Amino acid sequence: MAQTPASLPENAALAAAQAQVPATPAFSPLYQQIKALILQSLQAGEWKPGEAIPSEMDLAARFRVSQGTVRKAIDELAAENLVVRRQGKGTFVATHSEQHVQYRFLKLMPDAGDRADEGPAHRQIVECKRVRAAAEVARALALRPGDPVVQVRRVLSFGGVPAILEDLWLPGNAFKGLNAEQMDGWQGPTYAMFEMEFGVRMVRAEEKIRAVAADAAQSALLKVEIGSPLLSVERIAYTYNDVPMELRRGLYRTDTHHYRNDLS
Amino acid sequence: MAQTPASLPENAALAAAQAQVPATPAFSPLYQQIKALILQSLQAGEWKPGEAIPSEMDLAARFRVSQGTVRKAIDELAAENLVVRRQGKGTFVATHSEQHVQYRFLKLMPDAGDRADEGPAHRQIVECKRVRAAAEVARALALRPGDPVVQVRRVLSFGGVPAILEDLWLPGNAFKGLNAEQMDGWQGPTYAMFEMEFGVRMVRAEEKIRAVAADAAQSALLKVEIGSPLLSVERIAYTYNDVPMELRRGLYRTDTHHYRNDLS
DNA sequence: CAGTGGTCTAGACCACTGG
DNA sequence: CAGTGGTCTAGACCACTGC
Repeated sequence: MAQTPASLPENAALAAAQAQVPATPAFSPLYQQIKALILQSLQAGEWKPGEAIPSEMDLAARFRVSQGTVRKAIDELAAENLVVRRQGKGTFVATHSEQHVQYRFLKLMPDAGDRADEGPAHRQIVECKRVRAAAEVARALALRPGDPVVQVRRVLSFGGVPAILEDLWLPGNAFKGLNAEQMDGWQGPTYAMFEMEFGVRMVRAEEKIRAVAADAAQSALLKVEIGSPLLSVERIAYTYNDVPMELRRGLYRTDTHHYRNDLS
Repeated sequence: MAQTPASLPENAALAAAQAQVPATPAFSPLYQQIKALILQSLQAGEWKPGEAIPSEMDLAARFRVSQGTVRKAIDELAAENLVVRRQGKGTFVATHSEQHVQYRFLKLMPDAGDRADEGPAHRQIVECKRVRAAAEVARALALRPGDPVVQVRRVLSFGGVPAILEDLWLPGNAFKGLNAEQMDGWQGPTYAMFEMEFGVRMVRAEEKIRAVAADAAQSALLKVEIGSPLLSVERIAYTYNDVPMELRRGLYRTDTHHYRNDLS
């Protein structure tokens, strides 16, 4: 078949995409452009988390490309955990609600056994209030200092033993109406609640980890001695398009658990 | 073209591969079988780290499959960082020696700036001795207790400040002749030295991270006060085929550095 | 059974590298 | 310029799911 497909006149969507890069040709493969278009639909909420996206054939027809090209685009989205493929059923928008990928971002594991063994974490909300962003919080969330922010402090326990103390900061505009009951009452991952209640889907995060000594307030909440070593985990979580939507500072007890990481 | 390619009689290599799965058909795609064959050649050292492997066309001819099938096999190997593709040049066996992926497994970053800024780490070997594997070490390295093991203790410093104290345990059989001068004198990553001197290539690792308090010996070597919180990083590194080849226990100072992790 | 994703092929052309 | 990996297509068939 003939090539230079990006300039096929009958492909309106791609012609538009090409038009945006006039100076340097900035060669972008067709499948990358298709991927970007699908991504836009995901961001726009055209298909909700858990729902099926159109079949490869449908998308191929919509974008006037071959199934293989759509396939490669979806392959990359699947590799980034934005969609999930299920043979015989379809391709689905990824969600934090599914049982088998729940708590994907929580790397704290019990020293013995699996996390499934110790049952669900018990959550205790210490406080949940609306504040104005301090300089540091504003920087992390790409806000202006003083912008409204929701701050949550909570303690997570496994088998009755407190293991995690964490503070969350969320952009006030995106999380209007978030309250303690909501944080507390929800069954399952907090990020699943964010999807359902606020339409905010976390797709990626960066963590900075340090060892610190527990201060008075922290030791009381985690029931350890003052000065005990704790794992400090600072996380910035992002939605689509690398937009930061959460700053989280966690303190992990690592006497019975550890932070697990796979390198490759 | 006709399908059921795994049973094409003219494909000797694949026929052999199929023969190994008699009971359950255990359907395995052609490209997976090709991938396994290429992996075998990598393990066998048919191509050394840094060298080019045969072109996609050559491999397609060798295995009697289409280029696309070889391509998909190599795609997966590249995704696992076992090979590196370079357009216009070829596909190369991955190595820890290249500048831009050096220290891929070291996640400790300076709080400000890039790791490139602070220059190369200074290594000081505290000791390097041959010992018999304790129970715990034997378990991690899949050896029998009492088997010969090389134990190394060293301190890594950045800008003159000690930042990492680590103990390494290596299987004695694979690392015959390893000595302090070798550990100390080598320029660049230790894993690059393992490749060059012992033909051992680390492809994957698991880390368990905890916060601990420095004891007397540790505080002296890292020049911190006794009881200071330190990051404990226990790593098991694997070669091809998930064979463990190194146990490493690191203690990281995290007052000027942090352990960085990307979640997705 | 139809519909979905998954595999495989054959062939064409593009982008990049080096001699 | 030839050789490499990278993209794209069209079409066939396979494996899996659910009606």
